[in-house]
Amino acid sequence: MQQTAQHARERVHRASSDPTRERIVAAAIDLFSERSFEGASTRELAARAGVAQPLLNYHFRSKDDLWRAAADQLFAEMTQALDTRSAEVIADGDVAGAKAVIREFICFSARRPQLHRMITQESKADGPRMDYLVDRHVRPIYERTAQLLGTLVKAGAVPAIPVEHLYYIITGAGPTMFVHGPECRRLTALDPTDDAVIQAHADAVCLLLFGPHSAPAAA
Amino acid sequence: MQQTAQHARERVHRASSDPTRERIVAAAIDLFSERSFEGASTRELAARAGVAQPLLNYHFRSKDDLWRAAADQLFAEMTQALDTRSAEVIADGDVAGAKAVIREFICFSARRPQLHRMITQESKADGPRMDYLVDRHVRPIYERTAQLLGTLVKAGAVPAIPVEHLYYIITGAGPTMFVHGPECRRLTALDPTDDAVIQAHADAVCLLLFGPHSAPAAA
DNA sequence: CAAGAGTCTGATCAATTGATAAAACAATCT
DNA sequence: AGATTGTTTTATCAATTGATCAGACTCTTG
Repeated sequence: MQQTAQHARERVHRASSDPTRERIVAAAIDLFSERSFEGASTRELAARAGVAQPLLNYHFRSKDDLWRAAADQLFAEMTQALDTRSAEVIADGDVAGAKAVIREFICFSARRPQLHRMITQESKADGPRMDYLVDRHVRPIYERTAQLLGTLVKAGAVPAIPVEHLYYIITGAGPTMFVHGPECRRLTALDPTDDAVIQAHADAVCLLLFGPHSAPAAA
Repeated sequence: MQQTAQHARERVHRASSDPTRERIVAAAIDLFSERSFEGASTRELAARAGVAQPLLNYHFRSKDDLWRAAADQLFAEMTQALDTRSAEVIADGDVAGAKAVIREFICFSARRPQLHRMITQESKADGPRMDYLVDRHVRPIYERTAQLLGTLVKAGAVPAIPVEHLYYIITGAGPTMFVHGPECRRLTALDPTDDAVIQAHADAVCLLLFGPHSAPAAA
């Protein structure tokens, strides 16, 4: 069982850099988020990564396994972008810090709309992939976010809205423009990858949430 | 060319009620919005409609054609739900009326999350189906919505945010909870199909947009 | 009843899908 | 150089895909 041993390897030292494997995951992130799981064929995946199709099954047990690796990678990136800050913010109820976290969330969604694209694709109906997303990634994020939003409401920093609604308002209002990037480009004169547009969107969401109190661009 | 003649028929008298055809379109709306275009096989489509698979190609030229019929149906429903009101509201700058239109938009998104699910699926990357959606349905809606939002900003009814951003904030904040219905059910204790929850969400979005001015539940 | 148009199904098509097997290639160690 | 281990490719598999065709069924009309 040579294959099995290699798949074991794949799971053992994740940290070790494997450029080919990383190129495949990068291609998977793009294609899965654009075309959905079923819409992305392993052949096109491989072509975009510049490798032969069976190589996917060498580095990953199955197409599902590759999808999970792509999801893991995206959530790891978001965690890295938000975690250090948000953890301490929740602890001491720092409103300005919380605002910065929300801004960073919006900016991340603009930089990596693939994350929300993949979430959206699987959150519409129950299924094994939604199980994986919710149990492994989304629920912990939701719980901490709800806690953060609760402190903001209690502090009067944002209007008195139940945290469940606030959560879906923010995760909807923030990323949608960037998730629908190609559509936005056709409908409007704005370029959703332009940093000025991204900042303007973060300003807009924060203005609605926090009111016209502090400076639009927080550190 | 018997088939051709029948497909012509299909395009001629749309208004005429064809129960079988309608059942197929209804199944297509559900399955396409849940599983995406590629993820919905014609066999499962037919099974959900309770017919044999080749019947789809009898009533519709192709799978693409069926998809377009499903999209048309969804947009027709939304147009019917919003049009009468929104047209006159834009005309005379009726702020309370505009608020009611936005509330109705949110309620419609809760009743028929399939519409936004289909839009989201195709708006992530350019393609023939996005062409159809944008050119035929989304652009006209966007233009009128942008106009409506412009009057609201000018009247000072909502914060001074560029209409492009307002558009994506509203179309994100409003429907996302319902588009992600199954996920929401798992993350929270709320049932996104419960009318009280829907109204609470509309209240929340309107509170953020219009402030705590008028009564939460407008007519 | 017979004829015929319209509706629907079973059988089947070529093409594509994810996955596997076997072999070629590459790199390291002796 | 020869052997071994790890990586990648070519060839191929069974299964599923969307679509087509010929025939069966249903209904109205003559």
